[in-house]
Amino acid sequence: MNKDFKTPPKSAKKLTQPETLVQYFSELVGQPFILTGKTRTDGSNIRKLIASTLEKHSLPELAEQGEFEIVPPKAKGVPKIVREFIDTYIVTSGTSYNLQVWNRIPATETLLIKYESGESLKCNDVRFVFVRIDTEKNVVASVIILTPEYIEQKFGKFGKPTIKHQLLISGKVRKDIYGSEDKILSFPDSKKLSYQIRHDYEPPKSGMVEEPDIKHLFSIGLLKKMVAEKLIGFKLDAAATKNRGQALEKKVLELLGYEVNENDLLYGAFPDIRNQLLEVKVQDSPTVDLGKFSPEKEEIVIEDSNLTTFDVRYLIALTNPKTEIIEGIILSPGEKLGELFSYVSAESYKCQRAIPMSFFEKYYGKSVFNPS
DNA sequence: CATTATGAGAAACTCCCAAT
DNA sequence: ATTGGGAGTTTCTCATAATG
Repeated sequence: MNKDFKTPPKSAKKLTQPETLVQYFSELVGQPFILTGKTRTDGSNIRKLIASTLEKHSLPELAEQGEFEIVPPKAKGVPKIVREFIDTYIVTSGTSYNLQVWNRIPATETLLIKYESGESLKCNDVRFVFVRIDTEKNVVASVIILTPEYIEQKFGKFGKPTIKHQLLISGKVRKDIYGSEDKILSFPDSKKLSYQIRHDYEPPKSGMVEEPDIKHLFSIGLLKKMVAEKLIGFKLDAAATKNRGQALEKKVLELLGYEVNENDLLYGAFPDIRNQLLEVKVQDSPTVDLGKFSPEKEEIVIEDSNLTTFDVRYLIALTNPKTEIIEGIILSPGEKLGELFSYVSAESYKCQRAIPMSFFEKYYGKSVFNPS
């Protein structure tokens, strides 16, 4: 694909009118298109097809370097064909098409491109180009251009984004921890917890997956002594459990005196060790995968006692990827994670919306824009 | 049924180094 | 200084399974 497609137009007003795009794309209808069956390849081929069609006509004037700014980090969520603010999608078989939009909430005013002039391009401005393929005849059945508002108004709102959170721990922080005396970086428990929890050890009264009782939670200080200090230098045997996260979880449970039950381990609860409001993570690259819950936003984790992601204690084991030996540990309540460590961000997510296949069937052999 | 989550696996990107 | 190859890593794209 031409490199110029990656640069935005000089102004939002210069974008080609959808009615004109419809004309451009009408020549594609009926043209052969052979599916490879490799999702990523097919998607890319569709994009190339649309891009080359656009290239046959005059494109919006290019914006100059420095005239604009791409708002999201790493241009996440910006449509693939920025020049025309188009994203392409391939529609094949099935009774319903699952539209999946990555890294932006489609029908919102969220900024994607900000111009010096004050103008901007927003999520709302993206044009969705659906190329329907007739899988029997291997030809383009139709090209349908839709706007996000149209999609929501016609088919309903997009589902709520399924967000995967990540936490970045910079090399510097890691080095600092390795360099420190006990190789443990810890912060005190959240206020809510601090008054009520235990600072001396007693054997656990309930199983690991039971709801925690604040009075029986061990303080971070205690966890540090009982678990973190013992873990330094420990080798995570990945082979045993096939999963280092679980290997660590098991070890932590043993250190705390819980009875380890294989089934409970596999049960992917949040936090991992619910009874201790403790989430255990292994980290060997700069990114820690936090999964669905993230302390970026305060969210209730345990209804009854009003405990939130801010109260959850995170134990992050920094391992040497070569040896699988734990060389450092971070022990912190959720509330401090985002604030003191680099940043909680760099998330990838998608929004989904099912569109019945009958909608595409209706426009077989046509190229249309927001049909009524 | 509708909605949300997981999975496969190749494209796209990044980084390093050598050749022009 | 710029280009290009290669290796390695990350991101994407679509399908489909799981869940409510």
